[in-house]
Amino acid sequence: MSGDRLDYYKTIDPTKAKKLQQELRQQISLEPLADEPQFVAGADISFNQGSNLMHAGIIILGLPDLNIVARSTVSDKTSFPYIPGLLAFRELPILLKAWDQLEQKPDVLILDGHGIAHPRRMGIATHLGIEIEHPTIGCAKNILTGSHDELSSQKGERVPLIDGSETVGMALRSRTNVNPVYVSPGHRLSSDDAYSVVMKCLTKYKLPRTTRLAHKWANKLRRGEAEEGYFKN
DNA sequence: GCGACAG
DNA sequence: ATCTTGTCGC
Repeated sequence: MSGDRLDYYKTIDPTKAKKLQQELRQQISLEPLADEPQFVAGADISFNQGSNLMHAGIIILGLPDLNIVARSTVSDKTSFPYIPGLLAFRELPILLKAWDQLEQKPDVLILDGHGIAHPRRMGIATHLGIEIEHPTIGCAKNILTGSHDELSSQKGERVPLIDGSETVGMALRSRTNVNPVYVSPGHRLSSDDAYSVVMKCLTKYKLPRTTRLAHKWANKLRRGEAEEGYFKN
């Protein structure tokens, strides 16, 4: 990612942002994964309310053991406000910094937010996937757009998330008797790939281990309990 | 016009 | 997203 590209994100406004989403959506690929993923990563952001100082964490885990392989943490200011549908413009710059810092890239990256389950099919997972040209998955705790039928309460159950006439993802019961998470392909993988990869990252909690660990380190950084940088295990 | 609305 | 203690239920 060039510095010019990052500068562009810092000067863009909501109107231009939506136009860019309409342009970039032409590049979305939902082709199935070619190989079985060996390394999965999770990314998350943490910040204090009212502050524009963001803290990002990306954690790479090995499959199928989910052991920690590496970690990247970065703190930086954001210049874009939180606007539903335009989350990527607020968090992409810092996530790109954290991504570039990784010495080895994972096969798939899971984001806290949506993939194509977005009004213009350009959620943060899809947008980031296109920027880094890597497979990504959106795993959100709440719906942005679309609806779905009732879902069985057992872990592993799923129902399509429908927006208009399109299936944009799924509601997934990631843990028995707990509200579902919303999974959608971001880029360079299919909806079934997204399901299988997220399932592999589930342990005893609602959120995948990737997201949980990324959240943990982003928070440690925010509280000054962790150092910024790249760490290999 | 009204309500909904990832993090 | 973040601020926070106890408490109900599988």
